[in-house]
Parts: sequence; structure tokens; C-alpha cells
Amino acid sequence: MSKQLPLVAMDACCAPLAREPLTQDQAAQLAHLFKAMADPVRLRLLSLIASHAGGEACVCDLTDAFELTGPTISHHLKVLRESGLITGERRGTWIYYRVHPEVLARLSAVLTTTGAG
Amino acid sequence: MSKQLPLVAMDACCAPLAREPLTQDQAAQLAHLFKAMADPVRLRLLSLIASHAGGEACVCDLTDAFELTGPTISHHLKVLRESGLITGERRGTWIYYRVHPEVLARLSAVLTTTGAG
DNA sequence: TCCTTGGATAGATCATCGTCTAAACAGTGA
DNA sequence: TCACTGTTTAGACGATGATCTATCCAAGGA
Repeated sequence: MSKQLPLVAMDACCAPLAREPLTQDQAAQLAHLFKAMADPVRLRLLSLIASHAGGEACVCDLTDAFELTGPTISHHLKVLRESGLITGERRGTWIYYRVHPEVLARLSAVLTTTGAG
Repeated sequence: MSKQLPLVAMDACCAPLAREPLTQDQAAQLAHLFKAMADPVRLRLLSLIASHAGGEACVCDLTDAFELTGPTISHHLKVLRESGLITGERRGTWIYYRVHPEVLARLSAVLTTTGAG
């Protein structure tokens, strides 16, 4: 569980899309985040974790929702983790994941169109 | 300028991610949209169009902002168009693009975390 | 009609991504 | 220590995607 720097990098990002053009750096950062969410499995994983009781879910809960092998789920979780969208914490046998709501909120803010006509 | 059905398909989508798990269909639709935005060039294109005076921009305005060939820009615009994020309209010599704010707003709503604890 | 300019399409190439199997690592309990 | 379960890593393979060059289509003016 190492590189979650994108979370920090997001600090600089951004005014709403409809407000002013993105710089190349901002666009690259955002694209990285959107790419992490640009997969049906990862989107469902994210919503499964975010909406789970207590705001966290263990991998065992997640795997059952898909017809995919363990390693594939693990791969997708890694992508989400390295994008800073979720964090994982081991407690005993299981690892529990939870979302970083600030990142989601920031993304939401970038896409907002209200008051930016 | 044909298939912009995703716009319609979005009608069914969705409660905020943190509210309830996405169905497979919803996840697939959203992933399609996020994939369209998961590229720095397309993100900048989108922000350039959305923030341009009058809410629209012609391709000639857009091309200058990138060190890419015309066909490449055209390709990216096509991806955005087919995702329902933008529409193009020819007026005389030039083609003008504008964003579909509802789609952006819907995406923003899906990512919102307020009131979904 | 022909030429010029704005923009899209076709087809190729190279890189990235999603998935798998096999193997390794991390805890738990006997 | 060994065996068992949960999870990640490594490496491979096929599919998808970003970009290019070459070509084509649409509109305007001579």
C-alpha cells in the first residue's frame, strides 16, 4: 500500500469544467481519476464499498458480487487504491476497504454545471 | 452524427454511488461515460467547449490548443459526441460544438457524497 | 466547373488494459 | 511447525485505444 500521491495532487484541481479551460496538468490528473472509474467492475466495486454498512467492505464481500477470479478483483482494487479513491486496512484475516469521499466530492464539483453558465 | 443513444440511456442512471450499489447495466452505462472523459485531450476539449463564450466552440478554436493532428482531434470529438457529452452543428463553413450540461450534471450527481453517509 | 479550406473517415501501428493461471505472501489455528 | 484460507503479485494473452498518414466529403468563391 504505497503510492497514493494522486490524492495530494488533487489539491490543485480544479474549477468546474464549464468555468474555465483545464491546464494540461489538471487534465492529466483528472483523466487518471476518471480512467480509474472507467470500468464497470471498478464502478460497482466503488459503489459496493461506498454504500456498504459502516462505509467499509472486505474483499470477501466484494468478490461474491462478480463472476471474476480473485486476482482480477484484486487488480481492480489496486487501481482504485493507487488512484486515491479508496484505502485498504487489514484487520486480522480480512482487509477492509473504504472510499475517500473527498476525492469523489472533488470530482463531482469539477463536473458541476450550476452557476457556471 | 448518428448514435447518441447513451444520452437517452442515462435516463435510468442513477442514485449516488455512496447511496446504493450500481446494477451491472448502470455500471456499464456510467463506465462508458467515464471512459469518454478518461483522456486528458478529451477533458481539455470538454472544458474548452464548455467554458467558451456562448457555450460553444468551433473545431478551429480547439485544434490550436493542442499539438495534435486534425484527425486526432476529430477522433476525440467523435468519442465525446457518441457518448452524448457534446453535440456538433454545422453553420456555414464551420462546425460548432456545445456540451450537454444535463449529462455532466447527472455524472456530478452520481459522484456526490453529501447526504449519503 | 475547379480550387481551397474545414473537418471526417479509413486503415495501420504501437501501447495500454482486462482477464486469466500459477505462484507467493499474510494471517489463523492445530 | 504445518496446513488452510484470504489476498496480492507475476507473467501471458487477446482486445481496445490513441495516434498517425492518406484520403475523402462539404461548403464557399473564382
